[in-house]
Amino acid sequence: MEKKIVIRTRFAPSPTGYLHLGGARTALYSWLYARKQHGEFILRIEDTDAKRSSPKYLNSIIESLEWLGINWDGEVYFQSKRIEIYKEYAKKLISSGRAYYCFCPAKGEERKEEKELENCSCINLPSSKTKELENSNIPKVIRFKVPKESVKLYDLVREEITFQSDTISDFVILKSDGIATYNFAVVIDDALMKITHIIRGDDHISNTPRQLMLYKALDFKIPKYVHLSMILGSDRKRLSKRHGATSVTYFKENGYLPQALINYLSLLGWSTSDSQQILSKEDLLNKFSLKGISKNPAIFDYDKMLWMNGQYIRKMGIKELTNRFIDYLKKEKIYLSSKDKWYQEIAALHQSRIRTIRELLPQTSYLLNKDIEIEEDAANSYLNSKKTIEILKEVREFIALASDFSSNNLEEVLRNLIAKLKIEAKEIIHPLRVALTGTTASPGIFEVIHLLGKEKVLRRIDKVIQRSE
RNA sequence: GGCGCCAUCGUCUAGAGGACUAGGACAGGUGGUUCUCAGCCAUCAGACCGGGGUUCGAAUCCCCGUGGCGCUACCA
Repeated sequence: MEKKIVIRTRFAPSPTGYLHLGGARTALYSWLYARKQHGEFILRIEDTDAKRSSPKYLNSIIESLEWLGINWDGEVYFQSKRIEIYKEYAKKLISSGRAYYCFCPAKGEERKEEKELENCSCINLPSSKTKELENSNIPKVIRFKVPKESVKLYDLVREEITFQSDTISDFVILKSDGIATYNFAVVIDDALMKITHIIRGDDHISNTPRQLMLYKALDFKIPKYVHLSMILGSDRKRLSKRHGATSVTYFKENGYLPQALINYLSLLGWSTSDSQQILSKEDLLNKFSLKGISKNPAIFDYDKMLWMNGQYIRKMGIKELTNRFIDYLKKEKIYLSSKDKWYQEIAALHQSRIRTIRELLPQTSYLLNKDIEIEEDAANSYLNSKKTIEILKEVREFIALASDFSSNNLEEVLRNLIAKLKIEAKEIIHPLRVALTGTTASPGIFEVIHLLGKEKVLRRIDKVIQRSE
């Protein structure tokens, strides 16, 4: 039987910041591609830049991936633990004549010095001289000798891209501190880890010819490539901090659901042929394919993300919604364990009114807080007339007498009052809403009365009556 | 500057030469449901970057422009 090739993809973040949306999408696509084909997905941390890497970011990236449900196979690889491997391969390239030591000083910040490398003649140093310098204290790097031939990249979504090698100069593969550069380490790792498909951002396209040359020089098998276009902010610039929320952590902490983020991200640069919008993880695993990946950069639309999250909140079980609500109450230190049943009723009543869990807090403050502030405009519109106050006095008495405080019974009681007074329902409902919630928008008034409870309701009505006198 | 990628409604996209009167989703408008708001339902408006080819026929293929983005480090 023919040996089946196992698909292996990887996600290779550098721990120099939180997991951002672009990285999360790259990870997601790689993960989907591997999982769909029962392949393997590997996590590799590219932490060769010790100055910028930090454990704080590493932990946060891992936490974010776990939150999203993107799981990886085997151990987590760290490039910082593999520096000897890179060194070994760099030496190999030296001995095969594909690389050479360079003793030139590092290029300065200034663009002007671009010519510098052309003046570098280290490649022509006689071997005796090289030996001598190698053993001296002069800092040295290893440069790859770029072959004079064009390089073709076959990208699975962009097809063939050709690069002329004369636009590429001999680049550093091993820095003077003995650590491999990105372009070198990535090739060694991907080859050694038998990665079959490299799915990454298209900011790496320009790097790819260098990597391809290294594959060839080291006689490694070239993997398949898929370059994903960038995620941009609303100003069409690459998404970054100044566009606001860009880290997965932000979404996690602000009441978004992982499945909603996954769903939204999946659609940012990929689609099904029928443009299906709501896709569960199972749907994605079934339907994901390279064919649906689009080449143009995509602007992250916070509005649509919010809508998507709302969709998932509405589909959520009430128990789960309540638990998440309670988590926020705990965070705000206003949780009362005796009120779980009440919290559940609140959550149920607001389920269709929120787009993030966090929105529950401001939307239910009139229930959670002892007292309320009445908005001036609302009061002016609904609590100003003498008649209204008289009506509220009647309402107060009816409510005070009510023994059954279910919303159904409250509705019956108040509808009776409305009939008795021969007024329109809204003449009671609107002022009552303002008196009880402080605003003109809330869930159904009878549910509000029920959830508030007799004590708070009477107190708030009394306050409004007093206020008018 | 050089090299590269990309180009359909405001946004995400469907579309792989005739099925396009260019479809869906978000956002927006209007109407309905209703005690308000939200939700839900219905409905409207809204795009093929420009110019040349190729072809009987182009959103789709080719070329040139233009625009956006990326890379051009001893960052990744």
